Amino acid sequence: MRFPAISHPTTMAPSGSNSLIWFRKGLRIHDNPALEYAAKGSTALYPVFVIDPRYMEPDPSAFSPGSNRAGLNRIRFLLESLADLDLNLKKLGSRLLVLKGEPTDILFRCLSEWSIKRLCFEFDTEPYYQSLDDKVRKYATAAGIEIYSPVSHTLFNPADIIEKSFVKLAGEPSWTSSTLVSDLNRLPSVGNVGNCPIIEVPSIKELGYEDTPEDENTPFKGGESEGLRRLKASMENKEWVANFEKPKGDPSSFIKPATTVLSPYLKFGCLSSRYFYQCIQEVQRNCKKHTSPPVSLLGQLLWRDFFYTVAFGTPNFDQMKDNKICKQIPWKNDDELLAAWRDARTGFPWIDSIMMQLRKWGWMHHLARHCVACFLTRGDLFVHWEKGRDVFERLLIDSDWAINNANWMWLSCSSFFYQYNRIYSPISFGKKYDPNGNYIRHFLPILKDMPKEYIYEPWTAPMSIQVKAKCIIGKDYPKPVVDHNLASKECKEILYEAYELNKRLKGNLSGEDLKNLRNKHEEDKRPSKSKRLKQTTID
DNA sequence: TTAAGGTTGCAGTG
DNA sequence: CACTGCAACCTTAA
Repeated sequence: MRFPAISHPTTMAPSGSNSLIWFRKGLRIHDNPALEYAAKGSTALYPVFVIDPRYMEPDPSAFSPGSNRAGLNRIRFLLESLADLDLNLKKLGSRLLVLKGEPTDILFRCLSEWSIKRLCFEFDTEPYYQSLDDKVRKYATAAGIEIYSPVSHTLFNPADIIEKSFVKLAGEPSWTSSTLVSDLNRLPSVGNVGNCPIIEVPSIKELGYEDTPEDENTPFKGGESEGLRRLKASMENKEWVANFEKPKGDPSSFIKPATTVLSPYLKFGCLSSRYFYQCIQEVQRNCKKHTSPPVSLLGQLLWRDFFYTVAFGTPNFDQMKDNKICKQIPWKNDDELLAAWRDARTGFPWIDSIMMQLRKWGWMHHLARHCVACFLTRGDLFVHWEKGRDVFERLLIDSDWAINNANWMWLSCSSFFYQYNRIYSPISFGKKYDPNGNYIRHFLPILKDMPKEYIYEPWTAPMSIQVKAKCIIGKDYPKPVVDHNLASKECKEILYEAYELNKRLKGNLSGEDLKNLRNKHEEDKRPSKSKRLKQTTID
């Protein structure tokens, strides 16, 4: 792997020159080193965001409204974030220049037309940006443009951490509070934009999407202002911040979510993770006792950095094949089961209501995510984690390449976590938090009149009850796609075999090995079937 | 070779 | 709610 050096400016751009800040993530004013450096000593500052059709153009063939890559909720969140960024830039005497098209085409044209001498953009570890930024660096170097690309999305620089291999000993981040204090009172004005086709931040409709009713959209509004407001609100409850313990917290709580819901703001960089870190530290300093990493709130930010670091240092992190840290497991290729899970019709109300919350809100509590991820993969359906990852990546407003892939490997027992016998029950897990099933009633209104005795297992309700609840199982709401006890038992068996083979072959399993493993398991099941046949013959 | 530790299991008990 | 028994994985350190 490569460790692209963070380009520290060696020469100051001559004063009186033009700078361009290219926003991708990092959609904020506060704690934005790229923006601050771009503003320093420039006559004109061009703040640019490029709308890449690949990410933003409507794709009618997708399974949910949105583009090829993103569901409508996340696209809307991004547009809101851009509108807020524009507003905040205007307060500083600047504005956001939005352009549409292939990012490098647009960028190169702007650099040339505006005689840019200094280009600033936040360093990004994702493969997509790694290759994009390579091209940009080459172009800029050839054109004699100074580049400044600081690490500011994460607490630590992933490349540093990998080189020094001291993830656990990372200690305190190297920046101090003073480096974060922004004294941006005013930005250089935007220069002449010439013939470049600048547009305003578009609306959903202007991008070619149908407007959807307010109550079907995510309740979380995008943007730095909203992110900072949310942060402030969370930090006000000092007791709660200090005693935060990740494994605890109620996944069925939706009127007032049991976590901060700052993840989407961190994902787009509307909120600085480093600023968040300092706010938590500040609260803890003033509290007698507090929880500690890995379970504390601070610990959550460290996990985020950990996943960014592993993702950056692991080739093919987003797939099973050729991924050194990923166990090779003969997942099923069953599109029907996948679709049932994706479309919230597994017949398990706890699972389906979580998938409905994903559709409508683009956000669920982390334990709810665990339940549906476990169910799709190692717990029940044995569908490939990459398939579930794709659905999450599309629909989550906080979907983050490194974190999403890491968690899918975690939950499918492919990496990080391996206790495959610990399976979340699609029936009892939710029940212990929400015995009345209020969460299910809200997100699956078809079940709203089902008595609480049956709401987690409606297929067990007597027909008279189903009629009274106006919900016939198999007609109004599906029968369960699998028998959880049987399915989870089979999952455990095949995982046992897969782990054995991974151990024996030291992880070097071929496609053939995986196929054999699948077949072997099918054969193992067959004797019991023939036994059953024999028994019936004897009978 | 063994022991301990691991952010988030379940079912049963008091 | 806190505890236990259950079954039992991997990784790391000794």
